[in-house]
Amino acid sequence: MIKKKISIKDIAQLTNTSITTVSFVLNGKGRISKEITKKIMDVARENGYEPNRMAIGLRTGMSKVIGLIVESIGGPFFGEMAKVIEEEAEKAGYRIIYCSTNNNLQKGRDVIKMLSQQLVDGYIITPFNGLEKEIQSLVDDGKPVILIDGYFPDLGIPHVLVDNYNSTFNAINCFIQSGYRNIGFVTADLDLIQLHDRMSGYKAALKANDIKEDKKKIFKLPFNTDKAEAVKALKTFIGQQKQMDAIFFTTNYLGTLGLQTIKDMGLSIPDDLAVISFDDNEIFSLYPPGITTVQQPTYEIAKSAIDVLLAQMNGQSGAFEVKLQIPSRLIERGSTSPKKIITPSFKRKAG
Amino acid sequence: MIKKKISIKDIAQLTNTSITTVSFVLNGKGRISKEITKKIMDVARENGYEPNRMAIGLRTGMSKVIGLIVESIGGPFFGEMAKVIEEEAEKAGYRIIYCSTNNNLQKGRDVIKMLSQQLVDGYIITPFNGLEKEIQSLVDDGKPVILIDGYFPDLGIPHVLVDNYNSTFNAINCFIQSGYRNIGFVTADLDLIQLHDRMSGYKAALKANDIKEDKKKIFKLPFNTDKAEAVKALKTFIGQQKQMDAIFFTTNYLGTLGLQTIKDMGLSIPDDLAVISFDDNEIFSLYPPGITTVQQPTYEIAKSAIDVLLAQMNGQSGAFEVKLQIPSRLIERGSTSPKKIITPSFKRKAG
DNA sequence: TATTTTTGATAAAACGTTTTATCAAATCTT
DNA sequence: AAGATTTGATAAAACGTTTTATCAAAAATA
Repeated sequence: MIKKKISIKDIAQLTNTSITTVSFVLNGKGRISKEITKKIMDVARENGYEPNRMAIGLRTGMSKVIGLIVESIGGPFFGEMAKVIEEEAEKAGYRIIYCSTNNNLQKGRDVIKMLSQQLVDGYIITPFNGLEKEIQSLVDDGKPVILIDGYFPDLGIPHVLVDNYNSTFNAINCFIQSGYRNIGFVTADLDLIQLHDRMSGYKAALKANDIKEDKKKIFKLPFNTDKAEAVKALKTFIGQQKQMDAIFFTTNYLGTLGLQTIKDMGLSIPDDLAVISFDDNEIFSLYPPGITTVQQPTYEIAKSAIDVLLAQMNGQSGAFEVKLQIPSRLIERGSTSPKKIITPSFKRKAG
Repeated sequence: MIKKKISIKDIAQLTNTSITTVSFVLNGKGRISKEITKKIMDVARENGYEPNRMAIGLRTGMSKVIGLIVESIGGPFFGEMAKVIEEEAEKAGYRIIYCSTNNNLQKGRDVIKMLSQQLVDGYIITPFNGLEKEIQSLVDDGKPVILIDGYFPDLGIPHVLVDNYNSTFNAINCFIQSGYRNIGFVTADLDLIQLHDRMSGYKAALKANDIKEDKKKIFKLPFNTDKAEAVKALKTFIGQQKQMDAIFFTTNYLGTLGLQTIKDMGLSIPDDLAVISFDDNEIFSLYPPGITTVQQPTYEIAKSAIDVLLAQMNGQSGAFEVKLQIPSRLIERGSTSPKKIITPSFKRKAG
């Protein structure tokens, strides 16, 4: 039952021609007569010839495969990106091989090493601290590389990501313009440049509005905290900051944890606490009263990333210098509607 | 700057040995003396030798890559699956190459064809009608194949998925036990066996409880309807069925559309309409009052799938016969709390 | 000591391509 | 018609491995 694959050698035999001739015909190279071309094409089609990618890869040194290294393909952000990247890559005849790192250093190194075993022609990587050496060495080897979602400030490695600083700056400004000035900041205790940039944006926005920064209003959720524990920790944090009237969550995941917590505590959004989260998500549009979010330009990031990578693979030198920070869009929903003024005479829900 | 990769030939030269010897040492085969083994190992390590996967692939006919063909990697269901599959595959020395079909026939065929160019050693596929021939021919060629999320009832191709029939049967029973007997059914107008099985479960549950099936209470959302249109269509459907007191949504996506619709219509869950959705999702646990859902055993499905596939690749003949339907778990939340009885004297919210 | 067995190492073929160099025949120049 | 050029086709090398068959030397057996 198992059909043996047919090779160009077989085709050569069937058509009384040489391997070279068949190869030329199949690749549209060389100069081969009309008749022979037709004969070879016909035989190839009839026998369902399919080239052996391994042999081609060995001979040409190209695999026509792109390596996509992300933290985890699970989330909506990367899922959406993967889709766009795959589509565009396919148009250029490339396939995607996918690996996740879970932001684990050893895993990241292993994965890069595996892929570099002549398995892929280019890399799309979500980087994190510790991976500098490995990634730089890919670049030094002349391999096409583009970083997404993060970057190394000190290295000139091409990257494309959302403008984390200004996105957060604008989000915090939105709070302030709606009358909230006692703004908390919940982030993850991870040494990721994205998160640092968001923090800087937060602090800058406070400063620009003459609000004093208060360390007590910044909460870093330890890495690997499980869900129940995380909610508990958030409850404590929110409970301690009585005067806090708004919270910014730096990630999608933290945002949903926050909603859970706020719901559990019986607080109302935005009357007790206004909310903005980074990363839009179906839940934020649906959850009453609608959560204001920083919507990442997922499509643009993915599209730019794959475009730049393909350009690098085509040897366009400019593509090795690309450093892009794309603006985001702030989707304003009910969670940041203007603050209601509470005067002494109307303690609850005045206005 | 571009270092040339070192090959076993180079190592042979550096150590005054032969290619064969180096290959034997590196693979722990043959009989080579301690000293030579050490020398070769040292030289290989010092020069950062990494085998060329293409050459190995060409020679051995194995790529050590598994093809994962899914509808779209975007959703939480497949994202989670991809993660588990990748982890397990890696333990066995395999990598994952990922392709999406968007349930598009031509795309599905193309993708299978590409991967079959000796690019992958095995396939994990979410199948749909029209792909029978291509997939059967993989099986006939002796290629390891496992279907997930769907199957072909008439073909003996190994598969693992949730038990759609009984899951839905149980969910509908849950409605009935909580006092809801006027149950609507919202599904997608796609010819997918999963959806058919869910529909059968729904009808069987009605029958088992002596409830007459009513075609008017079944709504099929046309494929490719955009979000706004879909909500509009759902509004019409719900608006027309005044006596309907519960709705079952056959997918995650439909469930969230349903929530949106119900919210827009100003109806209350579960007083006006009880709700169950297939596929759990963060939003369903958070959205007040909590939406009862059929939670797919994502982990088990993924784990079984990759295990079976690896077993097939190891030639375990039993693995070519696996047909698994895994039970689901019904997560009961507020959207199915017992129906409040409305007597003539208490028209609204009695109880 | 003469034979057999074991040990340690290797040459060479094969996997399926691409590509360079070569060559004979046909066609074009004068 | 002799030389130059173009056309159409091919042989052979190379890519980096794995693996089979082989072989000399050393060790074991008789």
